[in-house]
Amino acid sequence: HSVMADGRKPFGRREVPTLALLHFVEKLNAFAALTDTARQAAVTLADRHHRTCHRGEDLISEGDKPRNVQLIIDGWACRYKILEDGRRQILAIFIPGDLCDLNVYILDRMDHSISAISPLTYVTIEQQEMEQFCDGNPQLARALWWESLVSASIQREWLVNAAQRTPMEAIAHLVCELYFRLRVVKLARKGEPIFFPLTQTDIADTLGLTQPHISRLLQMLNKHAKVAWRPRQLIVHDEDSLRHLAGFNPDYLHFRR
Amino acid sequence: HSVMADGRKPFGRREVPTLALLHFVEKLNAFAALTDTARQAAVTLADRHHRTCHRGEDLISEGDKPRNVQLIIDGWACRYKILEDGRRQILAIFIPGDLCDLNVYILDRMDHSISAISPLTYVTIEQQEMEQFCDGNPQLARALWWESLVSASIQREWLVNAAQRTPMEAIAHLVCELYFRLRVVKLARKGEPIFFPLTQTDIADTLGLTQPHISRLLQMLNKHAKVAWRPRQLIVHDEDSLRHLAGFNPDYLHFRR
DNA sequence: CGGACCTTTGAGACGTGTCAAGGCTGGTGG
DNA sequence: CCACCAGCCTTGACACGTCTCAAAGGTCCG
Repeated sequence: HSVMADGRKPFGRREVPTLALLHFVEKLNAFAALTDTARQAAVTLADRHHRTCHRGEDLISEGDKPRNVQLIIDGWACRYKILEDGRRQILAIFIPGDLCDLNVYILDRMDHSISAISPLTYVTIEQQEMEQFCDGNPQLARALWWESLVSASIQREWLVNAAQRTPMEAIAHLVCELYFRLRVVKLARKGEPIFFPLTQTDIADTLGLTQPHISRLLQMLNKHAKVAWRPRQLIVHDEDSLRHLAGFNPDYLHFRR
Repeated sequence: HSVMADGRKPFGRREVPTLALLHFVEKLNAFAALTDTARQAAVTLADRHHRTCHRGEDLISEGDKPRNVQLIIDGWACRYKILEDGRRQILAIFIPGDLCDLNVYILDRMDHSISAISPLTYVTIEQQEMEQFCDGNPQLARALWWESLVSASIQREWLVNAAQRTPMEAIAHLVCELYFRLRVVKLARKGEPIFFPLTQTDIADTLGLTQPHISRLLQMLNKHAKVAWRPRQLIVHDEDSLRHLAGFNPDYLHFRR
């Protein structure tokens, strides 16, 4: 609960949001104003036993049989894949309020893993329960659909990042996206420091670059767009020039307001 | 109807598959054996007015309001995005039997376009009708879910291609994947030429490389894995060494048999 | 206080992009 | 039926950005 001088909170001791502030509800609400029953259903979905894990721990591993869906309550996680020779690709980044894989249980085996990027709190929702909620709440079901379509859109944008954008554009775009998504769930405010647990190696494995190069890019990003980076913290001082550098257009995130 | 000496068929004159051979049904069947009612429903979905278009024409453009889903009957199409300065990224390739965007109509606007890579035949299914079919056929609904989860998995694999694999591995992997998918819908057989309408520029825009480099890579691919390429046609003579070059593992395609 | 993990910095190699010219091929129109 | 043209592919030379490898410094946690 205490906050350190630099605005960070000590590791592993950040409090879990109360139900009233659930990031999940904030996020679905950004798609369409939820009715009271839908909101209540969303709250109930998240109101269950909290699990926790440390940075680097897998929530699910490649080859596992997927039985349920994870909802991130607090902290960051990622979806990733490892090639035979050890190369790692980060396929998605999850922040509080994000849902991992609506409906994966249709598949036989996971083709990738999900692990914690920071100390993490999450809940697990079983297939059956998920289906009951959707059947009983068409509006919630639609909101969950929307969330999964947005994830797919982000996935596509990441391909554009890796394949078309210059490294400088790509890193700026990634920061823009995360900053935007954090704002939606009220975890970032203009000009203030944000909790940003990606290491340079994580960013490298996200964009397909090398860690030393990320180090140099972050220095340039600071010079050209006043992005102050240090381990676990980031401040965006000049959002306009950052967006300009990235060629960022938030339409692909499909937020209506 | 005629077939040219090299195994290709003349452009724009390839016959449309009869219902009995529907690639769409073949594909869903590869997930789980469909019951007769589910199979009949799938056939009915595809049995409607055939639309056609030429290479380069858009079926849907970025910014359009998505109202319906497209099912590819014959020919290839792609999903793509264009950046402000003209760079193009191909985000997905559709072959016969593929469905574009189950449930997109939840979103307000398309964030990308879909266009034909070759002369194309497709059908359009409206939201309402799609929902009716799913409500009435849980097994079909589940199969469509599976298809959309597989598309998402392919999307992730393409990020690995662009970000982690060497250009040689990436192009080999792309060929492996398309060859595999074509086999599922019975459009390719071992050692025989396949219809392959991607130009070198298309491949470049898929993998994030340049067209001259694709030219050189295809020559190396021919040398190392006996992949015979020429415009609109490709023959895989040595699938094993191709897979080896690519580090290809088909698990991510989630075919059960 | 010690150690693991993360970041910074440097020098050199190499792969891929860029630019450009020329050749081929299939489809179109005369 | 032939000629032409647009689109597509091949090839070459050169530049440059990013990777590789490596060593050292910093910081947080136990």
